[in-house]
Amino acid sequence: MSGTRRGLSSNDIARLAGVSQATVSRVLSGSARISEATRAKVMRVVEDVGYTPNAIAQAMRTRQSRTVGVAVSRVTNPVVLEILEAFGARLSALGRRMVVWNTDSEGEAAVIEAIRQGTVDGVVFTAASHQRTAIDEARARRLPLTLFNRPLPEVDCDQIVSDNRNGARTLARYLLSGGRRRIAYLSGPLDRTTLLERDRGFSDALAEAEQPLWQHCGAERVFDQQRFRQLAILLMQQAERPDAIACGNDMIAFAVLNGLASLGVRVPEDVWVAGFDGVAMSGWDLFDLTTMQQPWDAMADAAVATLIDQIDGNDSRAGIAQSEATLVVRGSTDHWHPPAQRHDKQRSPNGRNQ
Amino acid sequence: MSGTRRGLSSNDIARLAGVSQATVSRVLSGSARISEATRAKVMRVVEDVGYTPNAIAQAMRTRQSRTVGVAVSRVTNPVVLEILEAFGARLSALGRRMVVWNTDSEGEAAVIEAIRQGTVDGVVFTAASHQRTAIDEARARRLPLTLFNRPLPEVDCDQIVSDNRNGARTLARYLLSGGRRRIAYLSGPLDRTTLLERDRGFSDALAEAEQPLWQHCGAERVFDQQRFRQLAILLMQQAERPDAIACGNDMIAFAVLNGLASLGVRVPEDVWVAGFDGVAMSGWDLFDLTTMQQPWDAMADAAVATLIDQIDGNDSRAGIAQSEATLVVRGSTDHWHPPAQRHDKQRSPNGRNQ
DNA sequence: ACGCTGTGTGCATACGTATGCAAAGATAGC
DNA sequence: GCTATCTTTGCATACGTATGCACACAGCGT
Repeated sequence: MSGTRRGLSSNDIARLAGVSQATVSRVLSGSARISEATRAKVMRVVEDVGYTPNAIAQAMRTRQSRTVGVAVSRVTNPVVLEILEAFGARLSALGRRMVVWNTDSEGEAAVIEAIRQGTVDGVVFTAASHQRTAIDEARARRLPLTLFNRPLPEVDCDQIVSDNRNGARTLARYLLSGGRRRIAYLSGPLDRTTLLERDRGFSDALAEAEQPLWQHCGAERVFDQQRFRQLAILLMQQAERPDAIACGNDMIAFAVLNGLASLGVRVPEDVWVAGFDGVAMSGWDLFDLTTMQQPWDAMADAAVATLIDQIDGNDSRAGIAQSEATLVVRGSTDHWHPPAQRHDKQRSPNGRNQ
Repeated sequence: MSGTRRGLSSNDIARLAGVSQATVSRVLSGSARISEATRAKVMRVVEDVGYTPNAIAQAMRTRQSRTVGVAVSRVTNPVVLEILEAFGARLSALGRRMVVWNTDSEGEAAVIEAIRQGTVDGVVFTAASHQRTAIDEARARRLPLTLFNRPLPEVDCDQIVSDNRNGARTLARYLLSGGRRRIAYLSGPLDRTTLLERDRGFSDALAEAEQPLWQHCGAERVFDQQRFRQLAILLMQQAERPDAIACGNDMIAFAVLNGLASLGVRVPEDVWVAGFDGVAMSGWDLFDLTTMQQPWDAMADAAVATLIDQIDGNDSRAGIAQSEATLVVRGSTDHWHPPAQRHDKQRSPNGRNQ
């Protein structure tokens, strides 16, 4: 019923233009020495019939799929959005396709399968839990590989990350300078190197100020919005409440803000809240979240550049490229203290919660 | 430097197992009649060397890429997340790959190119603006095609949509029954059939109640968060304020809530707010948004089923399948009125804003 | 006229798989 | 024991493209 869905091939074009298939191929790749006359003749036919080379056959012949895979964890984490949007735009501009693996729902199997099937020329692993078998598979096949926002020092490959430890140090110092003394730190499972580094940096700064961490809790199991919301509620129901809650990332901070809202706890009057990542939503009035802003665009640029370089065989390894996150102070913390750093893209005239 | 990244082929397996390449292929496809002895012999070698068939070559031979494309608009719209997550999981379970096109940043070109290049077996177009040339291209190539959440009656293809007109009618009746009389309706560009239908349904219900629409405004250009936030602020700065703001979708409603928060306007005491779509975030305490919940999972099931049927040549066309959205009442409207429908998955003990 | 260089084109092949067809072996019917 | 049927396997080929190699031909110097 569906008719023969067969497209035209370069052979058809060759016949129509009265040249050989090889000539058609050369005209379209634009590389070889072709006379202007035949080039025009071929292009004319190509335009007329609307021919486009079959990408599958090209991939077969060149052994390059012109596709890169990006493995992400929970797609519902807005930081993943920032990453995907940045990568998609850049790869598309370079004429590459992008496939996305949701390692949260599909596991590593899909990634490993794709690597072995040869459907991707390279892979990017973004913030996620271990995934070591998939990484090892890529290494074993010598497949270009970049870690993004997720250092793994023991793996020898390009890593585009931010200095999470130092960033967390900056954040902790800011909270201390704002007079916070009962600081709770809320984070996720520490098999995520990103969160682990942030924990360390945070502890560094507190130790350096000879200030104990008031409370440290984390959801050991999964990255679970409801769980963090509940933890925030428990924190505030104690006899002695914290005066600041620092979070391992913005998503956790959102959950905390939700929990506080359900209790009627005011931010920042009753407690300060701070996140880490700088996702777009953190600037919304309802969150107005102080956070460590990562330079997503610059990081994506670097990651795509180094990955494509590897794919194309230019041996310009990036190694471990560390960028710095910058503190963005918003209404979820009392922002009078460091006057130079006030950042209000969306001006909110009467501050938070009026 | 990078060594020869050549994997093993079915020829290698055949040689190692002492059979022909054809036999290896038949064993792995599992279909043909192969004796148990040779099957075991081949599988043994396959396991030992860790062989996986080259998907590119398979695609070349079978003329099936086992990949479907999904065109989405702004990736930052959370509804897109719901859709991508639902599609990804289902396609992965069926052993299909998924590529995502962000038509907002890449335009239609990438979609058309992929269709012509033969890298996808079928396409799904989700909520977005027109994209007619891409749709026409797919039709011309007889490529399986499904419209998702986005009716286009003049196009003859499967369409999985919800009854937006009726849903909006339900929402309007609810607001009226709650005593709202000065209702503003805030929507986006009406070249999106989804929003157009919702506008119509909303008008239907008001006309039927002989109640005029207080105010109707929309951003004509783009889908712009900042713009809707500003519109909400302007609405509330008028001499006579609306007592309810209904929004064309949840994303607009979030922008409105942000604008109201920046003014210190209370919800629902000063004004009710309602959305449409039922994205996961609408249940967060800070939004607590009354909305029309679309049955995303069921819709994704239907879309994937009909698309795969088309790809596999089973002529079970779904036609235009319309599902119903259900009203979910939350704290952004005064929820005492329709007692049966209170929906509180996340119990918020003291209600909104304490 | 001959050789030589350079330019433009065609011929042939390989990439890795799936599959139609034929053939070899096994089993059964007479 | 001979033919007929069934099962299992191999041979050969095609999918659409890119590219090494050879070849034709023009231009030019001798």
